[in-house]
Amino acid sequence: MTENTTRLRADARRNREQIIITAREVFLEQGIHAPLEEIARRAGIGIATLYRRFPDRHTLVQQVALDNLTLVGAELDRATAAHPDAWGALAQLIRRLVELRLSVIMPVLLPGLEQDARSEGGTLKARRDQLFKQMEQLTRTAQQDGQLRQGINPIDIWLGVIKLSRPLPVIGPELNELITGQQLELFLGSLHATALDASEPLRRQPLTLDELDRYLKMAE
Amino acid sequence: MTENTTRLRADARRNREQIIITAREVFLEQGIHAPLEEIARRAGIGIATLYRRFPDRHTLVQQVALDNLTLVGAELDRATAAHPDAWGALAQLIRRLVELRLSVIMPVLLPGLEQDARSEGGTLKARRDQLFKQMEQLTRTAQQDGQLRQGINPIDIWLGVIKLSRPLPVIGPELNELITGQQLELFLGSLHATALDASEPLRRQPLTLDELDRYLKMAE
DNA sequence: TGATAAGTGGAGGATAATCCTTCGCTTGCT
DNA sequence: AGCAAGCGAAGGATTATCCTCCACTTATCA
Repeated sequence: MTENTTRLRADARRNREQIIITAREVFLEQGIHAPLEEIARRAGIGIATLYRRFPDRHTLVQQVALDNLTLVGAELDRATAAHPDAWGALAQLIRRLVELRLSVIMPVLLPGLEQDARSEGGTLKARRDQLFKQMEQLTRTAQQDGQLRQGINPIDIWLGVIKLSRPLPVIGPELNELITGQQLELFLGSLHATALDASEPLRRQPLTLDELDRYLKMAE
Repeated sequence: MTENTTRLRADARRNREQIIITAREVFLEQGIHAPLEEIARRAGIGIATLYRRFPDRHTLVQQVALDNLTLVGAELDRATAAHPDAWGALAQLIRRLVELRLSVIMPVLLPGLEQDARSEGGTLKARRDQLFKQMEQLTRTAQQDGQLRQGINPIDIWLGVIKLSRPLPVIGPELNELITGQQLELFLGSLHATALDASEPLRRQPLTLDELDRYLKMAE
């Protein structure tokens, strides 16, 4: 697949990229059975192009998963490079994963993960497990430093990130953005062992009912 | 509607109840556009019965919302009765809401809330607002007691509970149960102002990758 | 710049999901 | 026991989704 990919014409490669990005979003919102036509529409390309690039749903799902693994790996490297302390790295990683909507759900939770879906980096499962090991290292260190709460492991973090990232239906993107930010901070606080700043208020002004209703109205 | 309801034959009333309970679950999982036939099937009744009781989707959604408001209100009363301290009451309430999957999403986030959907307790919106006031009282007191973190209000809690309760697709009920319990504890910890127990480990044994995969296999 | 192969999008038939009604049978209620 | 109320399954109508075909467009490279 890879050698094919590099041989793609420039516009085709752009389209392929856009499909994967959009598919990630849509899969996060609706699950992996979301209509492919919606993905095509939201990606701004024709349905035929999607089918040409990804002959069936399973292929698309797998490619999105591979893409996710790559991106998560890159973010992990970035975070560790930027922060000498494990907790700092972990916190940055979590923030980024939520921010980028890198729904880890695909690679982590994909049924039939054992099936061959290989690219440069090996099978899906092998890469996932490797990523897990890296994160385990990170969490263990953060715990030894007394920064990360005991009893937390990468899976807890992944699943937490998924639930955080997953937008609620009906309420529209703005409100989702807003509450996700708040909940992200709460989540980080709950992971931290020594909850230093828990007694100080959160930065964001709490929503009032009227504001809530305004957002809901917007979303209709 | 109420007087009609009480006149229903006993089996019909049971069915109606069961439809609402099932609809709450399904709406929580899939959103309010979930197929009505699935609700009927999972409730163990015929599709015709559902349509007879609830002529269209909107009616069903509204009735579920009303039912939710009633139950949430009852849980709120129970929690305050059982706990003299506001934080204790709040914590019990949150636990119960998650446990019962009382997706507050319906009454809180329902678009078109202003439309008349009345029952004994008044319009949907009026009852929601009243519930909000009660919870606001509770949160304020808990904050004055130095127990609840500043900057949290009922909406934050409702939305947090919704995200907690909402099951992840694909992964099956057992795993969802498991991680929801863990995340609930984290959430409660993050709400607490003085994070007393944050340095002690969580009770549950963290998942390993192999266990995760076993659960995923089960769910397929 | 122009030839050409690669790529594109939309129309549309096939299939499947969902809606919602009709109707003959069943079951609580008195 | 009788009967009105309730029931569910079948199925026609409608809509959503899948997926292919083909006439048009565009990047690429000489």
